[in-house]
Amino acid sequence: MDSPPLTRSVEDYLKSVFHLTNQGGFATTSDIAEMLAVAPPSVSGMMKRLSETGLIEHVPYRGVQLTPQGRRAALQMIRRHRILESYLTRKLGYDWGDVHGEAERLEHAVSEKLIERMAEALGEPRYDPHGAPIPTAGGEIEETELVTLAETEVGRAVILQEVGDEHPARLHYLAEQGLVPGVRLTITDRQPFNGPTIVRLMDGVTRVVGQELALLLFCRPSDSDGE
Amino acid sequence: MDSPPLTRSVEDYLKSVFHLTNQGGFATTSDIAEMLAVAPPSVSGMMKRLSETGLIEHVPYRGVQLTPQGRRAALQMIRRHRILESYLTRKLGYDWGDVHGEAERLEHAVSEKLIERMAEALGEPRYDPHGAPIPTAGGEIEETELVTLAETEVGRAVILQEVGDEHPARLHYLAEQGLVPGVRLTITDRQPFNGPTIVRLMDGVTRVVGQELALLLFCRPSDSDGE
DNA sequence: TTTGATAATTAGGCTAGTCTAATACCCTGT
DNA sequence: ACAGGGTATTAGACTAGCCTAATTATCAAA
Repeated sequence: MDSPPLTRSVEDYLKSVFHLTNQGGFATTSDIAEMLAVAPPSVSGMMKRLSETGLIEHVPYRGVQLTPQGRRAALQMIRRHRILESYLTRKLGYDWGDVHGEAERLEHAVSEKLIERMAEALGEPRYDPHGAPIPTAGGEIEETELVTLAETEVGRAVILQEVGDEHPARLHYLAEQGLVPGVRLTITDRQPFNGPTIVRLMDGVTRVVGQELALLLFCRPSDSDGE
Repeated sequence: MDSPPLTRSVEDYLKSVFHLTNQGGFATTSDIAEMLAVAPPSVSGMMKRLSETGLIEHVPYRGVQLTPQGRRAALQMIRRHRILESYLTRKLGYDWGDVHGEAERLEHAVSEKLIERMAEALGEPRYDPHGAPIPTAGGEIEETELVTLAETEVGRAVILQEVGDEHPARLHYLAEQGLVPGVRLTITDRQPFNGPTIVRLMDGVTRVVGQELALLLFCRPSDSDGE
């Protein structure tokens, strides 16, 4: 009844499938391959093994989805990752741009116990430093409809909820610009042809955000209700 | 000039060789095999690879020793391990019996940066929770002549410096008995035929310590000079 | 000095995970 | 209805690490 522990690779594959199927649908072989920086045949092989162990559902030539068991394992990994990121930033002085890589390695090595100790030390955080929701120990994750800054119409007021990126340099830049989770913005303008979005922060400062970055800034409407 | 990163296995082998050669001499194949819970041929194979990469010196049918490079790598792992153990006990409420296993997994996943952050948060500790010296970031380790409680002659006063064990149950028991690093003891008696050593703690309490445990308690003389 | 016990090594095989090259499948556009 | 292009899978090979069984080396004792 109790399964063998998952390998690092398997844990990574499950996480990828989770992220790729989060909006519904199937994860394709090539998307997984790209996300894990691995050749497509490696993915085919792994998908075969994972479906044999009941972690994913594989429809050949179509793609894969997580089984409930696979989803549980994936959410556990995501919880680990996000708790680690939170702990590193809040307790060990890490910059939010540097935590991803560290958490990526640690998530495969930490025990459940350690994660829960860290979560407790942080007061059971609900969001990681990038604003992403942290699954509960029981495997529940908050699902919110968010819209990227690039899609938000001019004139709207929004709260920046989550930054969907993990590259140190971009994150560092965004922090310099004050574009961190929790800030309130008003979209004052947008240039045509996929041009930049111009926003005003609460302190009156104006920022020009190019499309590449605007697509990473997930927002929710701020109908003048606080956080 | 810069070598490929070491694998988990390699890191473990190097640590074993370090511990087995610490008192001088060679580490034998079967000792390494036993320490790592692996079959002797696996060790032979690994020793071959490690001597090709210059981490150990292998004298066939004699044993192995670390090269300076191998020693550096081993000490780095030991620093990681002991900083982790210290951090877990002091910052996350771990019992000193439970830290070994956790550190054993984490030491292969942490970055240098994280270790130094933890060390800093702890105030650059010099000893881990079991009293073992922590190598410096530069690769220096304190070497002290210690004597086990089982060898200490009756009548002597000693300070318990280091507990050379990593089994949760034994460590838990020792803590209950007040036999933790730093306590001062007087050896009041010893039963013959490898019998127990009887000690008196500073608070007047008497403890009877069987030989198996007494061999794990490393002491230094306490000639009435405090720590 | 030979022998026999013990320890080390070599031989050969297994799994997980990766790769490249070759093949099979699916779907869209004509 | 089917031909191509693109994606997925299979075939086959490689590495790190591990194993067991067979062989070889060492050393101490007769």
